[in-house]
Amino acid sequence: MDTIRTYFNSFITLSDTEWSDFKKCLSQKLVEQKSFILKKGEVCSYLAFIENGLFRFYNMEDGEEKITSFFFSGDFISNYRSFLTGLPSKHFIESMQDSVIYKIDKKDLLALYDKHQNLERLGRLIAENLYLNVAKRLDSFLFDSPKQRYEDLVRRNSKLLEAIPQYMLASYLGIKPETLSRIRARK
Amino acid sequence: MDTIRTYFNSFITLSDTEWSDFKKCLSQKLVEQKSFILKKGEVCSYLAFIENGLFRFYNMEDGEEKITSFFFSGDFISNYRSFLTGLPSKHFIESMQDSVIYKIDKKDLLALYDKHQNLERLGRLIAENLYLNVAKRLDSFLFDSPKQRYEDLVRRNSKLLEAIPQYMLASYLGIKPETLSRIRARK
DNA sequence: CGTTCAGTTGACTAAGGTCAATTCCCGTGG
DNA sequence: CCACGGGAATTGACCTTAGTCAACTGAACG
Repeated sequence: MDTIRTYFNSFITLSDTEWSDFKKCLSQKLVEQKSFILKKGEVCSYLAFIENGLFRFYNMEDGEEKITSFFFSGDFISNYRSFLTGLPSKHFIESMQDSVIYKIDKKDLLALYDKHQNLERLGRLIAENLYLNVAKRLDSFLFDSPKQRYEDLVRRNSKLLEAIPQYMLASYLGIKPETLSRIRARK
Repeated sequence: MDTIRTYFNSFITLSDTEWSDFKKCLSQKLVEQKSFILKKGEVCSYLAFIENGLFRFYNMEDGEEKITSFFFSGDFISNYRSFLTGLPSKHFIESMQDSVIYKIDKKDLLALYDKHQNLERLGRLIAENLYLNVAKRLDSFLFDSPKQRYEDLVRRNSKLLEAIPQYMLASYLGIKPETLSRIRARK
């Protein structure tokens, strides 16, 4: 759980009371490999923090998986859109390894927001941070070719390269496995 | 200014004190057509609310404009990334018509966050909302072809079609003017 | 050993990009 | 009122790159 507090500290310092109130709302879940913590059609009523593990966030259309993102130890994971809007998820969240997460329920979180302004602020900072992440990824699609996106990945995020099979990486980059294979060949 | 309060009310109800404190920090600006309210390299130190007008948010590479988004009356406008991170903007924000905006400075906004939890919450809700917008646009690039993106635009956002010249729309859709022209022809 | 499935390779197709020529539209000045 | 100029939009010919489909390779595992 200390991982979470450390992570929070990168945004804002919580008092012991604030942290302990927060901690009370967390529940630990052990997640087996290849199990779903959210399925298409369900409403995502929680945020989760990954203590340990690896997840992928994808949707399924005509039998084809399209991966929107991966989540690692130390990340927040949720279908944030479904969480915020209350609409059913169009995506699946699936563990790729045995994992440990801490979940906090939306209604508990909202209550914490009411109770502590500092946690409200934390919520804002996290939302802002998520905004920055998506905006960055959008940019990579607006401005870069698949080739550039791959090279960028190689340059900065070797974590993905090691942990993720190539056909999933291709999906994440928005291309077909064959194309990624060719991109790798011609360099 | 009532437009702003109305907009805020769609998120949260502000008390008269909260609103009046907020209002004090707003400054009105008249913006002539084709002028910049933010240039590449500058740090965006404000949020602006468009009372009246039309803006485009784009960057310039090898003499080619790439438009990330348009902003209309009733929208918030800012380089939110630069605003949040304090890093220099890679984008320009340019008015496409004579416009009226209300600006609030970052330091004033942060002070308001400190003073009123309700405004802190408003900040969170707005950040969440911006997240939803970008996430949606990212999805359109992940899952749809340029053709589908255009048809989608036709279906739901006729505002853009009327107000924006086609070559800018093409840029917004991530394609060349010629391609958009052809997409329109073959239907 | 075979089975399985990720990854590669090859031949071909489809779709968007490039470049250049042409047409359309609209405002301005003679 | 018409002629002209200039930028937007269209069209055509050709290029580049990703997608498709199918065959093949190679490593993991029983």
